[in-house]
Amino acid sequence: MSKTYDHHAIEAKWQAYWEQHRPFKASDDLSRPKFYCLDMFPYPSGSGLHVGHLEGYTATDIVSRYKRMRGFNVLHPMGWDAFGLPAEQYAVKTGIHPAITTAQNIATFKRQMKRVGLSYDWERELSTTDPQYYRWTQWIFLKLFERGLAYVAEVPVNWCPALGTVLANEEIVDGKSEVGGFDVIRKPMRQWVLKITAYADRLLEDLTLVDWPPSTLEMQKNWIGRSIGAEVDFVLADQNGAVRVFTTRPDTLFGATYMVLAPEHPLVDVITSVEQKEPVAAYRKAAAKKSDLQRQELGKEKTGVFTGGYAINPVNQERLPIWIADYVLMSYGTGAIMAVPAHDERDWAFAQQYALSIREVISGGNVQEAAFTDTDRGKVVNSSTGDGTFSLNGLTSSEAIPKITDWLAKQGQGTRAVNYKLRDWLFARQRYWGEPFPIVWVDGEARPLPEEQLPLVLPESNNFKPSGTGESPLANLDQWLVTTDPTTNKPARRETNTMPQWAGSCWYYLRFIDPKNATQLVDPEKERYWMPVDLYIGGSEHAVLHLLYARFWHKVLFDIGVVSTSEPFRKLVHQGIVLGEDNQKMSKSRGNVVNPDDMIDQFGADAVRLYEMFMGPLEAMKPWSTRGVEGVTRFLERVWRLMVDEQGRLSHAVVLAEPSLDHQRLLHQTIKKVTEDIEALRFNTAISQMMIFTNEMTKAQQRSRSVIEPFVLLLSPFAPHVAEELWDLLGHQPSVSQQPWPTFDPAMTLSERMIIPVQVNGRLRAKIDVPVGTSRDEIERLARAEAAEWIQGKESKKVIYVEKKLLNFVV
RNA sequence: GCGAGAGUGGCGGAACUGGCAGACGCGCGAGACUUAGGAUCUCGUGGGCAACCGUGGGGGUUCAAGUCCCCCCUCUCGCACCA
Repeated sequence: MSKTYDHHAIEAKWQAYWEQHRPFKASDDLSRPKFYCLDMFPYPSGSGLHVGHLEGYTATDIVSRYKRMRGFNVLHPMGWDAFGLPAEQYAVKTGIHPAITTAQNIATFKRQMKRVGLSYDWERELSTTDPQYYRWTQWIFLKLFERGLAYVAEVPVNWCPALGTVLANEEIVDGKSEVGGFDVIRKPMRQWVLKITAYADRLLEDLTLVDWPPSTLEMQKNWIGRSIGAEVDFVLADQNGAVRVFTTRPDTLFGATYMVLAPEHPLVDVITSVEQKEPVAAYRKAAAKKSDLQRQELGKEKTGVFTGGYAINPVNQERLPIWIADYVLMSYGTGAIMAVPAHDERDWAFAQQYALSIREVISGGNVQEAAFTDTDRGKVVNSSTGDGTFSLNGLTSSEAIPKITDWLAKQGQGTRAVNYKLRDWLFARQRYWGEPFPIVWVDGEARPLPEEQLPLVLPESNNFKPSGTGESPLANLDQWLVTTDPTTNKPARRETNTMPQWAGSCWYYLRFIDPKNATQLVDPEKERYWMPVDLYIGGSEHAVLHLLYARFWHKVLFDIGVVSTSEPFRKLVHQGIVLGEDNQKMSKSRGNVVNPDDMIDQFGADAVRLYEMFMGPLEAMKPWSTRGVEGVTRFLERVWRLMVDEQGRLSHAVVLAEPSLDHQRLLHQTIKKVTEDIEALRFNTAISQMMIFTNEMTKAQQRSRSVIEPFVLLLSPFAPHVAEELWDLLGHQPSVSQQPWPTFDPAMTLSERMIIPVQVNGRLRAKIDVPVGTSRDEIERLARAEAAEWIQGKESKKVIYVEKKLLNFVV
């Protein structure tokens, strides 16, 4: 392919210029309007930047460059989420220290980002592995600990033998580890846990404050999973004690015919009768062996065993048999349910399986054939106490729920209750490559290190294998491990777990604001100025993990006065996945991976940037097309030839003369379209408008500077290198990125003629071309003549004229 | 099963509150300039010979529906015994 411009030379030239002159530095002049434009910082993997990364990064880069030209003080930073499993697993395999591979990978990522011309303020670069950074990660942990939001508990954890670590619920996909896809088993362990459940309500309610994609809001809501109902106590029939259940349907209490405990429920030992001891023990053993995945695979088929015990229904004193079954989960609610087979599908299936009775208490269905769960229709029946003093009969479900809840409370047998699916966040990993906890153990008690001793630096080691006892490799480092408690001087042992990868990414956006502050996490004045993040772009794979954890930490920091906003990210957008040329997900095994370096070598960074944005809507999943990159390359070459002759000099077609009215209009329309489209992140249509402009101007013999020059400014956020070069060739001082953004005159975007489509009965029959001021009557007269063929001889019922849009004869 | 989003030419995709469906790009076709072109420029390009038909399918509202309403189908993502 012949080159009209040498992208290698031009891109290198302007990248060197930016490096030297730093036009993208965010200013600490806090009087100017600000714009904080953030990318999800990457994990610097060994495979380098991906074209999918580049899509999001190019989008934020265009917005950042545009906002700077609009006079905003823009914060557009980049950093590295560099702790994590892959680097450590690689170290276990090769013996190369994760710090070394991480540094190499960061260098590769940074080189690639600079090659793309991304306008980051590199003076604010940070890495989560830097002790000066994780010092503050540890500091936040101490704050969580002080407030009782970080605690140690013996909890059933997700243990992944292959990775040698525990994992958070959020890190498990279909019963396998998200990293590597290994089996995960349940196992009780003493672990650090963060009390994210204390913030469940606020995490849910504050979702109304942010401008996020509906799917992400929905996923967070579902993950938090709030449901409102009641807790009810069922007294044991033949011994002391009670079974407490959680239900969202207290209105169906009279329909309970049996009860179910989770196999792990502590009460099972108490209530199981002598005859049932054996089958119950066998069932519990089998249930314990099943992984979560197996439990899911077994799906709808219900199994369970009768315990031999009974409890009393508080509303009618009936004896209800108590079963155990693994469809009841110890981890939700109270681990026990009242079963109402008539109005719950699971209970109905179980009752069928074991021939338990089914009693209708909401009319409207046929409960012998299927559970009737439609609460909106139907009335409560068969629901009054034996003495007739209390009845729900005739009410709707929504009326019955508060009434029975109040009644139970008065009897001392129940209360209104709220339950969440959200569990506390399992925060420890048995790994080397993570932030050490600022905690020492003295006589079995966890004691925090004083703040002044932070950071607690990760000790050097060349043994990255887990200790084998379930402890992290840090447990092998005696010199580091054995210490004294700085407050009591007693002998102490350091906490050997490290924090999960999410820790560092929970608050990095705050450190970009004040990355070198040695005494504070962030200067409060700067924080008030820059926060919240105005635009945050990254993959949807973080819809619950990172984005929920970060919101949690942010709210804690808000409560202790470190930040001034209750939510960190005002507007969030997910870039879509970029598929391979074959419409399949890119993967090494399919051999359809597109390497950004190759593309830039061949077509240049500007063409790659432009293509990434031209592919389609930012959020959509779409396939790569190298032909498409060629297409935008042709566009850039046309733009170049608009202004530059074959000797590489400013073309004679570029003149000082006044532009034609048509050219002025085209320019103003283009400014309007490009401006509005960038604001709405519709980059694909902005580019298509610039193509229209270029196609038109190519036809012209004379191209006025007053039209060409603003166009170069419009192009500059998208294709910054070519734009700098053209701006220079036009005789201006660099950098084009520091020029004011062109403005448009709305009057100039309107044409002087209009084309009015003429319809007869809604079908297009003709078009008339008239001056803008033409009256309705005149248009109708002309239209009648044009469409005569279709209306003559017919009775005209109505004529509809839409101002400047359309004329329709109804005949 | 539940929830969210989507379905438009050969392909990627345009179409603001209902108002010319298919902008722009790819691909394809024709022509021009050329020793030549897989470079560049110009023109054409939803289907059908036509009347007409066309935005996943079927109904409806309307002068007018890709856009609004009802029913159904397909795809993508998420959740999945959550009481």
